[in-house]
This record gives sequence, structure tokens and C-alpha cells, in this order.
Amino acid sequence: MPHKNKPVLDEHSAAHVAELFRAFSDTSRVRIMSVLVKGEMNVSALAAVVGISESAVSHHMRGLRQLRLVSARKEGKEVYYRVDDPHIIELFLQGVEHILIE
Amino acid sequence: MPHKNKPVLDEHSAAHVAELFRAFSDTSRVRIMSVLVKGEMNVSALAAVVGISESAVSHHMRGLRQLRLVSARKEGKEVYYRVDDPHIIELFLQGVEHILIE
DNA sequence: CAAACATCTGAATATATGTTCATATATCGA
DNA sequence: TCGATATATGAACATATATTCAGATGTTTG
Repeated sequence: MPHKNKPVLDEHSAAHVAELFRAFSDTSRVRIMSVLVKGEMNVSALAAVVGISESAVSHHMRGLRQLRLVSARKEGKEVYYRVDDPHIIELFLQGVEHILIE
Repeated sequence: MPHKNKPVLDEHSAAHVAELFRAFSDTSRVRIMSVLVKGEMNVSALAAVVGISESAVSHHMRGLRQLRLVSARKEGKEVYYRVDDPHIIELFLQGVEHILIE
């Protein structure tokens, strides 16, 4: 029996996969994530550590939050971001390892 | 003993990690990869399957090749591309799974 | 060699994206 | 309430990126 072999990811799914990878496709976001996979941190601390403005961090966090890659916890005036999905942590670290190993 | 705790990925490494993820941050490249992780395919077949021009495919493959995410095999006039690094295949599929599961 | 075919390349263009700046919102302490 | 601090937002701008088009390169066959 002939067997339909067209294993191309459909446009819609592919767009979402691309969207996920795009979240980690910027140097600043990678640095932010490299901190957050170790534990939560607030916006101004992230800005200081990564070396960009708090506004820029805030913009990045919005995108990451919309994709549910990070979640936020408000404590007083500060907002702490963290990564709680283990799959996301693993995905990110796998990308980092691929670069650092060689 | 105080312990230096500044686990931010350095700018240079972060840029390379971002570059890696950026390779999968486009819908067309995701669809191309979704085929290549199953086996090799030449340019015109990829163009037909993904639904973009052969020129566009060629441009994409250049970028993927430069990052050593795919390798090329020439057979007559045709060029067959494939993914031979298992870590890359795993990284890509992990991204796909994250989207398809939920 | 000539013609057909597959792939590549570079310029051009349209769109996407990251950052900055100014300002808004929110929370706390005096 | 007022001022200070933390974060968010939106517009503007500069850069990056994907695709198309025209043409170049390379390969096979007549």
C-alpha cells in the first residue's frame, strides 16, 4: 500500500515554531534567559547585568511573557521574572551547550 | 567564603547562541528543516514542498550551511542537503514538540 | 559546442525588529 | 498628598531580514 510521505510541517505550526526560536534569536534576550534559567530576577537587575536600559528589558520581557516563556511575580514596585517551564529551560540550555561545547 | 555569582552569558557567546536560534526563527526555514531532519532533499524539491522559489531556498541554505546546521552533497546538477548533527536534530525537534504538544 | 537544467549570487525592496526617548502607570514612604 | 522609585508603553528611527528578479555558474546530454 502506497504511503503518503510529505512530512512538511504545515505553515501554521511552522510559524509558531519559528516564533518560539525567534524568542531566543537576540543577544540581549539570550543573556536575559541565561540569567533567568538560574532563577528569578527583577527588571532593573536584569538591565544592570545585561547592560541595556530597563525600558529595553521591559520590551523584551513583554515578548517573552506573551509566548509564555517567562512568568512574572510582582513584589511591591518590583517585578520578578522567571522561567518555569522545564522544557523551555532544556531547549534554551541545549542551544547554549551546542555553542559552548565546540 | 563569598562566591562570585554572575551567571550571565558573555556577549560573544550569547551572540552565537542567538545566531543559532535565529536559524530556526523563520517559517520557511522551519519547514525546510522539518523535511531535512527526516532525510536529505535537493533544492528544487525543497522549493516545491515548502512553496517558495528555488532562489529563496538557496539563500536559506547558504545561511544554514554557514552555521554548519546542514551539509551539502552534489550529485550531478543537483545539490542534496541534509542535517547530520544529531544535537541539531534534537534541538529542532524539541522546539517543534513544544509547539505541537499544547 | 549548444541547449536545457539545477543551483547560486547580488541588487533591490518591503517588512520586521531592537533600542531609545518621552511619558504613563503603579507602589511605597515621608 | 507629594516625591521617589520601578516598570510599562508607544512612537520614532536605524538596522536586519526574507523574498524576488535578473543574471551568472556549473553540469549533463544531444
